[in-house]
Amino acid sequence: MSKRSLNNTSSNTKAKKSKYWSLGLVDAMKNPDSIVKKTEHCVIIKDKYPKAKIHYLVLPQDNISSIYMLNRSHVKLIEEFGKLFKEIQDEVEVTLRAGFHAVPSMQRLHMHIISGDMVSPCLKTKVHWNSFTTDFFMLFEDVQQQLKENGSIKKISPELHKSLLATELQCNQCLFKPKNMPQLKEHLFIHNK
DNA sequence: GTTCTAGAAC
DNA sequence: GTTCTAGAAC
Repeated sequence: MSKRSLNNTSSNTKAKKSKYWSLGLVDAMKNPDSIVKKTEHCVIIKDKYPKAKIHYLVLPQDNISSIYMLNRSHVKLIEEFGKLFKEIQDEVEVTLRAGFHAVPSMQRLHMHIISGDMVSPCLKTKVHWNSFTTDFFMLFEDVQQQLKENGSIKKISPELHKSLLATELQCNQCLFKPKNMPQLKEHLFIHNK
């Protein structure tokens, strides 16, 4: 092997390693410690960095990268997502929400199931907050309806993506508008005690 | 997705 | 001087 190809191999390996984070969910799906429930077509895992007291992910066993790969053949799969959401909801006292990020960071389709408290040490940034409290969080019911009616999920524009994540901070339980994240987190903590 | 950290904001 | 945010990561 030439010196050049050796160098290429080395840099490719580094590049792969540094970009493999986006496939982290595929590993988590195989990890018994993170698995909550498993069915023929789906797996439910605990989110590794939960943004609320309850935060799970529902994923398909099949290699589907995102909601934008869904078509009419996946209506049954999404119905199972809804069924699993109901099952999790019935196991807890608080109201949960289920939905998808409009622009997901991680490959492999995943539906968030999350409680409304938003109390968690892993909730740190404005992007974290806005990705669960603005329209960036596409509710399961709306995604399911869109898939049934249109046979696909429409992507949001880069402009809308940017503006949703830049939305000014606003409590999800009252009208309070915190100045920064530490203030929001303290406020959420008080809501919960 | 997170981590790290420069420099903005206070 | 300290807190906080936002962008790079080869």
